[in-house]
Amino acid sequence: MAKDRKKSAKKDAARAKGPRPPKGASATRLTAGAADGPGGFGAGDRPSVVVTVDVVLLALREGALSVLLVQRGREPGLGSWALPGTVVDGDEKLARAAARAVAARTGVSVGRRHLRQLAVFGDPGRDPRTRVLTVGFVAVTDRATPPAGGTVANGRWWGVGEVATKKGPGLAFDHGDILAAAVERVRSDLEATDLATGLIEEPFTLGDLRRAYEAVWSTALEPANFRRKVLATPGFVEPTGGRRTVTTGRPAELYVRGTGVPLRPPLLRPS
Amino acid sequence: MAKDRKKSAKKDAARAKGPRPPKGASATRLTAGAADGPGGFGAGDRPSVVVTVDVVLLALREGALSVLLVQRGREPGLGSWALPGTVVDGDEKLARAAARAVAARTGVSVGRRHLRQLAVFGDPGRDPRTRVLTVGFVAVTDRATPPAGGTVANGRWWGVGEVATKKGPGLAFDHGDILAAAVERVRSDLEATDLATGLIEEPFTLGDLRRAYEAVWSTALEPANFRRKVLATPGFVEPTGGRRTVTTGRPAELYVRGTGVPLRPPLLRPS
DNA sequence: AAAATAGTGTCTGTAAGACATTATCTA
DNA sequence: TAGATAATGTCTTACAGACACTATTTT
Repeated sequence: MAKDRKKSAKKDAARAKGPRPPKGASATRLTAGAADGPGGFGAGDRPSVVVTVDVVLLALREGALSVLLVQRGREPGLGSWALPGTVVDGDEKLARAAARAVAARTGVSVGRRHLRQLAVFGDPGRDPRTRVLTVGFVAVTDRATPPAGGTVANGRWWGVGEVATKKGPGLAFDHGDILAAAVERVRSDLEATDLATGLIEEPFTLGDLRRAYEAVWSTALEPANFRRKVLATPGFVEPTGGRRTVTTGRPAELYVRGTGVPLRPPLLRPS
Repeated sequence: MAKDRKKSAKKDAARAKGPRPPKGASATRLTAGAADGPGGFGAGDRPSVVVTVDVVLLALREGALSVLLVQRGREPGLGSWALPGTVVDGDEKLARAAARAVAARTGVSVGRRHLRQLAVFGDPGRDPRTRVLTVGFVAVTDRATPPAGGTVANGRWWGVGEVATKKGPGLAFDHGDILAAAVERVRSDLEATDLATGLIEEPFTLGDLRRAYEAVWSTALEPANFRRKVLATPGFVEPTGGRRTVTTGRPAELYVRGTGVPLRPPLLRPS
């Protein structure tokens, strides 16, 4: 009987997408009855907030987990580095704004597949006139374009490990918090999802996939056990039949991404 | 050699907390240089957004996972039900607004311990003048006040399974989405954290704790194996030495919440 | 005593850690 | 050939599922 609950809840969730009254009205009403202060917000008197998105775009560059940062072109803080972001248009979905912010910097279209909302950042009181909230997103790509270590528009890739060092960029605002949250989220998602396949180009070898895990988790994994686990999970990767020789050694079998599955049981990082 | 990588990455993520310039300036600058449309937002011309919080407060009522809803007192939608929520004050932290919204309805102060940010909900285009975004929170409490099935101010508890049925309330706006996300989040958190202890009153028996898991997951668990797992996780629960007899049967040992730990390895729900 | 609930012990299966062995390439 | 990397096999350990059995209460 408890089983039924889920379904009905789901159904309900699926619902309520159609035409519905403006959201503002909801908030108004909910607020109105209680000790929340003056109820509702009229056309002139409502608290106004600016919403931005900031994207942590992660990729592997020469085996190191790296993040795309853009350099600021104006005062204050000219020359310091920040996450690519943008103000959300009034009629724009958050995820679309995030994709737009990345595309403007990289030309890379970050598919829906690996663009995930992280959290809202930004407590109040910075700007006296207007509050600014940022919705953090995290995305992974298999292409750190341009490949080398180069520049994209006014952006470039930084090793996640470099960012905090003295020679590193020194992030603006609370972007260090957002980056830290993104890295932890990706570390965690690698345990339970096939997210790692989004970090490497197809076709890939199991060694490539293992090195992606090792780069994100900063741990060495046992190749034999890793292989066993990956191949025992249907839908994780699919063999192409091809092989690849890099420099020396036995040629490795090639794989492409599978249909995408939760890893059950999860592939836990070593303790 | 993969070992070496880890150290630098770890160090990095922890940093970047120091004093920082206002957030608003960040968004301005990031937008300015790129093809994001008109750069920056001036005092008069910025896109204005209203931000609300909506809280999914969950508790166990007679063994069933339940959610606190409030009835709307005004048109449009008078008489329909919604999550408790409020407009975020201009100088207020999001979590504080969430706690305030709950307190206004229940008198219960939801501690920081189990109040978690879920996600941002609300795509654009409802209100032609102003966009409204809602930050969803989820919280658990060990007290479904008032206990019976009763009313709190203009709110009451509903079984999560009731909400979607014909006899249920029919949720306003996209609150069904938020509720579904909250339930899934709690289900998942039960696997990896001690969140379930927040759903039951202290002191509790291992049977109480197990029934909390069973209610949230809608599954029966093997009492013996559950006990073994819980007691094998240091910091999950602490014995009081006391015992409790309910009706019949051997008196059960009593426990209180431990110091709070991640469950490693996780306590996975049955497949 | 019977019924009910709590707690213990133990067998089994699954899967991960460790590591030896074999396979196949380049220099 | 040596050296390097990939792939396979196997032993062991950790832990969860299943379930029998014991313990302690109320009726």
